[in-house]
Order: sequence, then structure tokens, then C-alpha cells
Amino acid sequence: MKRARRERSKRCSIYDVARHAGVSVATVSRFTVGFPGISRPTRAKIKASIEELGFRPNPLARSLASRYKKSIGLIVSAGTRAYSDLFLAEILQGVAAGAAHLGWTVHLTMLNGAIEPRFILERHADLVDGSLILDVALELPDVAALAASPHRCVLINHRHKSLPFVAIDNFLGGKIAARHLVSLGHTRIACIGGNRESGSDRIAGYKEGLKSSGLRPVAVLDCEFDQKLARRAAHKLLSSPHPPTALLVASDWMACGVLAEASTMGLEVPRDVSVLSFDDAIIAETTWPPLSTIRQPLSEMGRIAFDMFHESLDAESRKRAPVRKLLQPELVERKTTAPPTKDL
Amino acid sequence: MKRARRERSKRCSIYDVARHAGVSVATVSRFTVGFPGISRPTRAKIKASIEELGFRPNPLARSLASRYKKSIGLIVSAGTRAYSDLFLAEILQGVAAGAAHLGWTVHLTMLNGAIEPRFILERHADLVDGSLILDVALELPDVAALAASPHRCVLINHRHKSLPFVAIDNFLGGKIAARHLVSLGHTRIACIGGNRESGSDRIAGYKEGLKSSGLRPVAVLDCEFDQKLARRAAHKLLSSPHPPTALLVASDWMACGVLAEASTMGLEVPRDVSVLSFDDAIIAETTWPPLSTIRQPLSEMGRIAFDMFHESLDAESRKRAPVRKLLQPELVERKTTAPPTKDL
DNA sequence: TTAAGTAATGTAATCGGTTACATGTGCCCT
DNA sequence: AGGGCACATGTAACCGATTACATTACTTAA
Repeated sequence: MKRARRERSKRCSIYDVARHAGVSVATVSRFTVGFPGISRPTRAKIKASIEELGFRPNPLARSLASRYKKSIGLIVSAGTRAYSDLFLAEILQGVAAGAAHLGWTVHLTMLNGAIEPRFILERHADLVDGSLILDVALELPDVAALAASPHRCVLINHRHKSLPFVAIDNFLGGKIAARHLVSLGHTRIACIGGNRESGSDRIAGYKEGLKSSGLRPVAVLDCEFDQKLARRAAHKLLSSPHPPTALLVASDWMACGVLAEASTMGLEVPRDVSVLSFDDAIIAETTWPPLSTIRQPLSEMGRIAFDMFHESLDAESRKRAPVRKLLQPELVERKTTAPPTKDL
Repeated sequence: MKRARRERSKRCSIYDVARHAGVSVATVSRFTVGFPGISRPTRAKIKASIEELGFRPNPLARSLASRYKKSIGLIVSAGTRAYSDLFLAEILQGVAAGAAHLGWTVHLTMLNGAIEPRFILERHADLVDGSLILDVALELPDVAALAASPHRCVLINHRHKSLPFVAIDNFLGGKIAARHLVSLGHTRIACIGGNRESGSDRIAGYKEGLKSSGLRPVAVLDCEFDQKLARRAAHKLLSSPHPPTALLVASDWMACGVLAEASTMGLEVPRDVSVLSFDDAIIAETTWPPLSTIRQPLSEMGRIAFDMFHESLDAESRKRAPVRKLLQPELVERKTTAPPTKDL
């Protein structure tokens, strides 16, 4: 039987530390928040006591007193499986990395329509210092209302006139894609587009990229972001008398439909037709052949969103205009693009 | 100029409500927590005041006083892109739905190894009433330590001898898969396995399913959960003199490799070989042909994990043995399985 | 008639910190 | 010697709720 060991099971408070170190609670508190004016010996005593007692400041009490929660909210609308499965995890990872790096915590709120969003969001807002809002979520009226309130927000992947945001430069991505196809020697290029902001930006970029090479798209078909529609569009395009040699598609997800259609029509990709899409979602690696695509830097986007949020916190930055950042996408060349076969 | 409107911008506390309603704070508090013994008239006054003032109890103060945070943690290890992208979003959705339904809040912690997990987890643990731990995360020593502590946990997709968990019945899934192939008329069936618990359970189920039909696998190749290894295994199997007519693969991800290999070998699926895999991740819909697969009910798993956690909260349930639940997977028949071609 | 019990409400301690303000000490300068 | 000041630390109010215990006013039973 050694001497009784210090009991660590009961939570220990700042008062315990103060008593143990022979100082006041204020001094301990100052120590924990990193206040500079503490003498060496006092500092040492407190440090020793904290370690000996295994003290950890209670974050709730701390937030209550300081009105600073060190916690960020992430608002997502559960939406469709295709969307969230493809992008959410990666964005999340970026946000989480940014948060963890600064000792912040992340609060996830997924809106799926089942529960009154207002109630959820009110609670959400009370628990965090501000929120990151994923593009599709902003379409919900309650989220839009929250974003318009004094609650600090940064939008992810959604451009907005009066709120700070970080998004992908889809227009640039479109240009990069078009140029790649042109540089491979394609001249008969068609676009299969998505609607919404991102889709039309991509298409506009495609067009611009072609135009700067003196080309113009053979056809531009809008298919929202729907795989089946994209497939039908591909069918129409590829069964025309003088079909395009390359297809620019607005998303990997749609491109999967295009690939499937090509396959059923007995066409081989990229020999008979090149396909270049957008996103570099995980599915781009698993199709056959694997998709050449324009990569969206999603995890960076999450990371940057967090950092932007964090920077927007200090008083002076509140007066400046909202920050907006556009990230550059990047070509990932896999196996669906190749020079056109001479078929004259 | 109408009369001055009540100012709602400053946060209003329970004291304001008490004063406005002409009662004590205790009574207001009782009202908000749903205490039964409040007279009709008092109740009405309080309700009116709360509405008029737009009062919302401060969750932080509430948690501090009640030691009940109404918040659950979800611990995930960022891990590989393939894993998290494929499963995370769906599980998350289930958890979030369960939480939102009961007015709980979810705190997400992603461990990516960059930061000392211990620090993150300590803060995490202080902010929640307990945690859900995703399978792969438990492999981290710090998470394991947390799970072993008094912190209440439920494991997701990981069987454990002393902790409550919810997981998929992979063995059953394997059996279902095997039976499906058998019922299609296949007799020469090979397995491409994954290691870890889930992989070997699936394979064991496959074997058992075959055995109960008087068959045994032509071959069983372990490839961890690696796509390239799976592809190589498929090559080996399919190029043998008397190849199997069907392949049971331990995951969709690996199956993509198998499909790719079949395609390069000039084999058509399912005419030349059937492929049946496991997960029904989103990629299963986008391969060509789309994968027949055994679906894991991931979002249900998340939902159930939350519910289990919530039920485990009351004092009496703490004495019982930890709950463990196995969810039944389900066959999703797409286009990679068909009766074998008669090739005698 | 009165003791005891019950229902509704109030008082004040408490949760575990932060921080404005007060205090005490030592040093420099006039 | 004494005023002024900076520095280190202590005291106590406060953040916004919950809740044990006290109080009051009615019932009801003996």
C-alpha cells in the first residue's frame, strides 16, 4: 500500500488549482489564457499544480464568461446523395483541419427538412462564434435568414454579393478544360452543361476557351446536373451524322452517364470520343476508363473557408468589405482524353 | 414614428423574462425545462413574456448548470479519401437526423494525425455528453483510450467486446451474396477478399453461403481493401485455364478494379463473368455496367447509433450489458450479375 | 380546531470560469 | 522623504442558467 494517490476522478476546477498553488483564481485564470504579466515563480507554481492535478479548464464555463466559444458551425443541407457523398467529406476535412490547427471545434448541422430548420438553426447559432455555409444549404430560406443576421458567416462554393465566400473559379476551369482538348487537336467539341451558377460558369469558360482558339462548340446541351439527362444528351450528340470528337461535361457525375452511353453505343473512349469533365470526385477514379477531369480543390476550400472566417473575427476586419476568394482548379489527366482519331 | 419597439438585439436572459412576467427566475427556468407543477395562469404569463421578448435559453449556461450538454460527438479519422468519401456522408446524415430529431447537436472531430489527438480529444470530450466513434478512428490509441474512459461511447461499424456498438452483419451479407450467385446458376465462384474484421466476415459469409449449397469457392484471394491488388487478383483468376464464372468481391471499391481488369482483358461483364460486391457506395451506381452489390444501410446505422447512445444515457441502462446491434444488409441487383453462359 | 400534508412559488447557492477594479510592493525621481 | 508609477496579484461581480431548500397558502384528516 503506497500512500494514497491523488484522486483525479472528480473534475478539478480553477479553485482547486489556486488553492494547491497558493495563489488566487484570477492568477490561475490569467495563466491559462496566456496573460503576460505573471512572475516567473508564480508561473512555475501554477504550471506544476495544473500538471499535478490534471486540470483542464471547462470550455463551457469559459465560453459563458468570455462570450467566445472557439467553435465554428458548418451548415449543410443533406440534399441528394450524389452531392453530399461526393463533396462533403473532402470539404469537411479541410474545415476540420483548419479548426483543429487553431484549437477550434466544429459543430455540424445537417438540414434535411424533417425538422423545423429555424429551431435547429437558433440552437446552432447560440453554440458557435459563426458558421460556414455550404452552397446548397444557402438555398433554404432559414439559412439565408441566418446568413443575413449578425451571425458571422463564410459561404463555401457559392458567390454572394454581400457575404464573404470562397469558391472555385469555374470559369477558369472551363477554359483550362477547353484548352486541353484543343491542344490535343480536337476541333469538333460539344458541351453537356449543368445549370446553376457553377454549371453555367463552367460552360461559359468552356466557350471562352474554345473561342480564344478560334473555335466554337458544336453544341451546348443543358442537363442540369442530372446523370440520366446527360446520358440522353450524349446519345443525341454521338448519334448525329457528324458527331463531335470530344465532349466537355459539367461534372464527373454526369460524365458517368456519358461514359455509360458511349459504351452501350459501342463507342470506345477515348478512341472514338474524348470525355473531359469537372470535379475530380472520387468516382472519377473508378470509372472505366478513369475520367480526365478538372479538379476542384475541395479540402483547400474548406481549409481556406475556416481561415477566412477566423481572420474575419477581429474588430477591424469587420469594417472592411467581405473577402471573396476564387480557387484555381487544375487539370487531372486520366484516360478519357486523347487526340482525335483521324476519320476524314 | 410609432412607439419605440422592444429592443431585441441585446440578448435577453431569464431574469428579463422573470421581471417581465412578474415571477421569479426559478419559475421561468422550471417552465423552460418542462417542469410540471406550474399553475395555468403563471404558465400563460411566462409563455407570453418569452414570446414577447424573444427569449431563448443560453445553451452554454444551461449546460454549465445542469452538466447535461445535449450534444454528441462524432469521432472520425480522416483516413483515406476512398473510405471517408464513400461512407462518411451517409453515416453522418443518419447521426445528424437522429440528433436533430431529439434537439441534440453534433460535434464533429476529424483526426488526421497532424495535431496531437490527445489535446483535441480532451477538448472534444469536455464539450459533449458522449461520442460515436467510427470504426477506423478506434484504431488510434488516443481514441481507444477515450473509449476506455468513463466517457460514454457507441461504436459504429466496429464490433467490440465491452463497448456498445452497431455494425453491419457482414457475415450475413456474404451469405446473401453467395446465395444470389448460386441461385443464378453459378458453380465456379471465386472470392476477392478484404482483410480486417469486415472483410473477413464477408468472406466467411460467402464461404458459408456456398457451403450450404454444396459448393466451395474456387479460390479466395486476400487483397486487403486495395483496388490495385484486387485488380491483380482478378487478372490472375480470370486468366487461369478454367476461370470462375463469378467473382465475389469484398467492396465496391475493389470491384471497380476488377471491372477495369475485365474490361482490359476483353471480357464482358456479366456475360463472361459476374461480379458481385459489397457496400452499395455511390460508386456502385457509376461504374459500367453498374454494380450489383450488397447494400450496407449506413444512414440507418448512424441513426441507430445515435438512438442507442441516447438510450444508454439513463441511469438504469448503465448497469446492463452494453447493447450491440447487427444490421442486415440487402442485395441490390444491378447489371454485373447474370446467369453464367453455358460454355461446356 | 389544529396538525400535517401538498401544491406553487421564491431565495440563494452553484456550475467554473473571466475580468474590472482594488490593493500592495518596490523603484525611480525630485 | 514622499509622490508617482508600473507590476504582480487579490477580491468580487458577472456570464445565464439550474436546483436544493425555504416559504406560503390551501386542503384534508383526526
